[in-house]
Amino acid sequence: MLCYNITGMRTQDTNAFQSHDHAACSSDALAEAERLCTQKGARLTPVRRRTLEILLEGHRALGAYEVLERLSAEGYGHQPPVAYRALDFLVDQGLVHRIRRLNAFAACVHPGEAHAPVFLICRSCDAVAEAPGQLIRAAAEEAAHALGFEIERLNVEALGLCPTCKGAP
Amino acid sequence: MLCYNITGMRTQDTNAFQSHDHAACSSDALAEAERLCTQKGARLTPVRRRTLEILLEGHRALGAYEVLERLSAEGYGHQPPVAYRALDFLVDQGLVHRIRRLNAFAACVHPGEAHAPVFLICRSCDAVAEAPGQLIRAAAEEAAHALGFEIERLNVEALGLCPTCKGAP
DNA sequence: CACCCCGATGTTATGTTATAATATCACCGG
DNA sequence: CCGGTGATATTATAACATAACATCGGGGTG
Repeated sequence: MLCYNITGMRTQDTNAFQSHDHAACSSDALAEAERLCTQKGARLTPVRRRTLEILLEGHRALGAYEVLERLSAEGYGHQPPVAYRALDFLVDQGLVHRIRRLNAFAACVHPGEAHAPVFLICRSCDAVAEAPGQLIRAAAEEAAHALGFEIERLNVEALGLCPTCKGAP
Repeated sequence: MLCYNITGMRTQDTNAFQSHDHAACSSDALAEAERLCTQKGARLTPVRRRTLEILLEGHRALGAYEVLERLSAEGYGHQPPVAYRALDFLVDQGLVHRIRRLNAFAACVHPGEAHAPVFLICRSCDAVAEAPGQLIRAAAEEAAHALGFEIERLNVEALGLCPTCKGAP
């Protein structure tokens, strides 16, 4: 997939900290999610799809209970497992990332593409951007192998100030 | 500080995955912690010190409630804030790290030394080692600056198999 | 068609982690 | 001796997460 938004920027290069055509950004992600699920034989059911849409509304991480509130207001189940199951599914499919620092979940903006995401979390406005982390992944592999450790999953989260909030703190 | 254990290895090079003189390893860390607190005018009070000792007993991360259980059995307070306060203090002082993936805390083995720790968490035996992460830190800074993001705190956690468990899973 | 299987959804109940708010205590300087 | 300060303790509750079990519907098989 390679597409352009109104600024002429490639979608995969957009991020939470740049102004961008968000409607396109999120509908692209959704379409891509559908494609991936079909391809893998995974079922993007209504709750799951709606959960993804909710997360795609903004480049923010939402807690499971925030998601649940939204879902239950729209007629889905009212109990925590409803949200957790949908979120777990989406995380398994690589469509959503879990942000541990926030105990929260954020939609992946370009699922399917090989990426080792680094999460940049603004402590002021709570926006979450994904930066490319291939270099970091490589550096981590190297450090780990020096100790004989085999990395299976890597999680990198940075807390700080986004460009906007840096200007106006 | 530069010291040697029975294998002739420098303490700062030991890690959770190597057999080492653990008594020395932890008493060194404790002594260093004391030195750092004195230097900064921070008070390593009995609860705080005992909390650190408990975490230093093994290269494992303990949950706040595990720590609390130990503390309360030894006559300290019985309520969660007792453990959380001590742990928060130790984290602030850089004597303990928080392992978010495990919702747990692990003692820092070589506090004071400039280090950008990468945590290697064995999913089989729960041991937690710190690997040097300067390169990773640098790579992250670079990726972040490309988006105009200012990193204040960086957390890198890898889940996988330690050398021992890799051999015998 | 009847049946069963299975995956998805729903609910109840509870477990686990973390913090707000408040009170007390010990020490130190004035 | 008094008041301020930082540490500690307690109560209560918020916030996050999962176990266990019930139900429902679609798809294949006898």
